[in-house]
Amino acid sequence: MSSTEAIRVGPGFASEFPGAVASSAEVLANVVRTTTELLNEVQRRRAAIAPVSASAFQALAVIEGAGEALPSHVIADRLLVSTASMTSLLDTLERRGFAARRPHPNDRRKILVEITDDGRLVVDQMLPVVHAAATEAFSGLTETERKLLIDVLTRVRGQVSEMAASEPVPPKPRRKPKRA
Amino acid sequence: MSSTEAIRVGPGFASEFPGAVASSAEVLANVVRTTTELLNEVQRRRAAIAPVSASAFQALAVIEGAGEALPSHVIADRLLVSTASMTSLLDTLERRGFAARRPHPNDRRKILVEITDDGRLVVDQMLPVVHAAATEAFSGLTETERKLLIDVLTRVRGQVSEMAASEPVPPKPRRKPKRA
DNA sequence: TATTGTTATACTCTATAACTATA
DNA sequence: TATAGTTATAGAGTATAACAATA
Repeated sequence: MSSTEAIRVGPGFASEFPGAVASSAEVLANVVRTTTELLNEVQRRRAAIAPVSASAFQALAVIEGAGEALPSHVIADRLLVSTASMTSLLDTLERRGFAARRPHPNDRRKILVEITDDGRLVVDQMLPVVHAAATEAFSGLTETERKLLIDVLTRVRGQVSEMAASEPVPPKPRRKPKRA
Repeated sequence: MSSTEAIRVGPGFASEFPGAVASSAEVLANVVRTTTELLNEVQRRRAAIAPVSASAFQALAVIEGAGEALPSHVIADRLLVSTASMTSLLDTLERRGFAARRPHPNDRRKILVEITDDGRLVVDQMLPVVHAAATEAFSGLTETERKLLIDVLTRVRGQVSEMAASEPVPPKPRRKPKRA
């Protein structure tokens, strides 16, 4: 049973890491921890329905949500994985009978990935579970807080996007404190 | 280049998933996406220093942060992994020379995992990078917003903790819409 | 009996590099 | 030349079950 108090940095943080912002370090730690625990719980509930991995479910949800067969690289883009990883993931989905490849009618380099009836069944059973888990997880927030949270996260995502596009500035080195 | 607009659910959500809250589904999607992109960027920066996996770094940071050698299961608890996975992770860390096992002086069932000088060097180099990334990622928020975000995340974590402790309520089934 | 850690086993995810086919 | 996908290769992470040693 992990405690549900906020994760905090120690009092020496500011002098130990010059230039770093303590509350930002704390936000990082807390957002990662919260997301991890949330995903673990969602995965636990999905697993009760069928043994499908998170990535496999995500891929199925993308295809089903699109309402049409999609080229492999489109799914790879949405899942943030390489095309080679996507090939492997599609192999798994096909072996399990949840998706199928078929040739693209116009462009012979491409394939189209379609979801099967079995795959659709999995998505139909799992989506309500996922949405119910989300509803329960965020039921302690007001509608206003949820809207605000989405807005804040989106701003952060824009900033991260810029960071990914540029070389990072070398941070100031750690100043190690004395230790018992 | 993924867009940095907020992830939204479609207009038919409410009727398609009775009982589910749209903004909660949106928070889930956005928090997972933001965290994933953030972790990818942090990992990219860490990888520029040394080829250490996220889990390996986390384990090293836990030991270093404790300021003393720790039993294996304590580290496993903090990383939310099984003890068997921890054994595997420790094998990797030991092989790379970043950590070492030694017998517990009082309890012969236990081992103590200590960080080596090389491991300490890795942590000392990576922590400033991680904190700098966090500082940059959340620089678009005010200090008040960061405090608020930590508070909100902590409340969510408490709720998730309760969810993990009880059997989930079966959600209402999906009501599939017509599709073109 | 309960706790700690390891072994055995197996599977998934992921990436990079090299390659083929097609546009 | 650029794009789409596969193959080959490799490594990491993770879990469950069975087990040994110790408390």
